[in-house]
Amino acid sequence: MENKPVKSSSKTTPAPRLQLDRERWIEAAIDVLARDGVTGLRVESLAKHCGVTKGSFYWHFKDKQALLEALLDQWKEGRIRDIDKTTTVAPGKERDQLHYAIEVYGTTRNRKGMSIELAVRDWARHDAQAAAVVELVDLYRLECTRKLFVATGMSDAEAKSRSLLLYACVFGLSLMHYSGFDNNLADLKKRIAERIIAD
Amino acid sequence: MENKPVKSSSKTTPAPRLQLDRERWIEAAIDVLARDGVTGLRVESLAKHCGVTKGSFYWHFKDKQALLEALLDQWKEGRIRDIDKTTTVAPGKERDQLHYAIEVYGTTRNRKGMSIELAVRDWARHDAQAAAVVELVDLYRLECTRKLFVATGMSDAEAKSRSLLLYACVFGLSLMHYSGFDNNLADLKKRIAERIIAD
DNA sequence: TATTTTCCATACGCTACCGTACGTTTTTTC
DNA sequence: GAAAAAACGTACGGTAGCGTATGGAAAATA
Repeated sequence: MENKPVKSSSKTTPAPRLQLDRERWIEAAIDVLARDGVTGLRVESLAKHCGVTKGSFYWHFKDKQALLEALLDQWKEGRIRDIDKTTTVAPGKERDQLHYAIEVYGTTRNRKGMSIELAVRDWARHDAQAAAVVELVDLYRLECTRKLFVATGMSDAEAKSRSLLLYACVFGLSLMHYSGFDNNLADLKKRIAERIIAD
Repeated sequence: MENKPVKSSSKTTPAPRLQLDRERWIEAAIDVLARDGVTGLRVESLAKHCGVTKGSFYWHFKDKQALLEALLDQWKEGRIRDIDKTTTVAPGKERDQLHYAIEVYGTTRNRKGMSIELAVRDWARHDAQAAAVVELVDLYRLECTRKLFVATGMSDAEAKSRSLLLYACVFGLSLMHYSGFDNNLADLKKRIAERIIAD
């Protein structure tokens, strides 16, 4: 009831598609999560969004809570993978990678990812399970970035503070409405990134 | 039906207490907002929290939306006053005041204030009115802090970037779960503050 | 003290949402 | 191709929440 084989969507392959459908539910749920937050996640509206009814949902999931847990797990795994990918870098390129880590979150193409991030964090304010996952992801992120800072020749304490500052700034910016503060936001962001990374 | 005189809570003063009760509703609503967010704000549970029933609520407010608007307005006014108080400082003390601005948000005694802040910002992600208020408050904050940085002898562009970095960091930190990252968080925060403020 | 105004309680209709029971269809399996 | 399992649809009971209608208490006013 947990791990079943995945099949391609072809008509000839005979494998069961149970796992696949469960995945689709979770993907759709993440979409809603990004748009409306956890409180906006409703079983029936989600079903309509998938083109089916509740009957389907309650076959794949015990209840709403089960979906939420699957959601958290999916998010956690995705984040860990993404962090690994973002912080694994050839020696000497660490500083560039740190700049990339800042930029990649601010771009509009990652708007959905940031929406999910904020939704999960708001979720974590009222839910212990979500809080635990956020803490795990945060510590992993902080640790990976710390190593990058250390590789650029900083002390451990300084690297830790920079790592924390980096992510605090990234998430904080996504929380603020500052577009009217200056007409050269690019320069502003560039200065901020330099302040966080440079000696 | 909008502005009525306020009375003191004494029993001898004869003035009507209409305005006062509206205030109490809003105060109670802010409590709930801090704890459960906008989506957790329910008319009936709020009434129970006040020791009355819905009947009272719908006498003071047209509907739930009216309360929410009053809430936003109240928050906005309070923030503006607070920002003025925090950023008005004797010449020469600007740098100290900037340090204070960072610290004051991180302390546990201001946990409620930050909870409201985060709740309003999450609210702003789904509501245009809330977003407008957040933008107004953000720009006011950024501008006031910018002046402080300028007073410490920075260029305007640099002051702007520092101002933005400061608040992004403050809000970002409140969004993260980093208490397990280091066993000397005070030193970490001190380094971050220095990085934001010092030359 | 009688009357109006203010303020709150009670009762109701309505909708949205969750979860269950059960029937129906599709797909596997033998 | 018949039986079993998988996947979905439909219908229901139950709760929670919003807003309204209306009556009653409490206070102000006359």
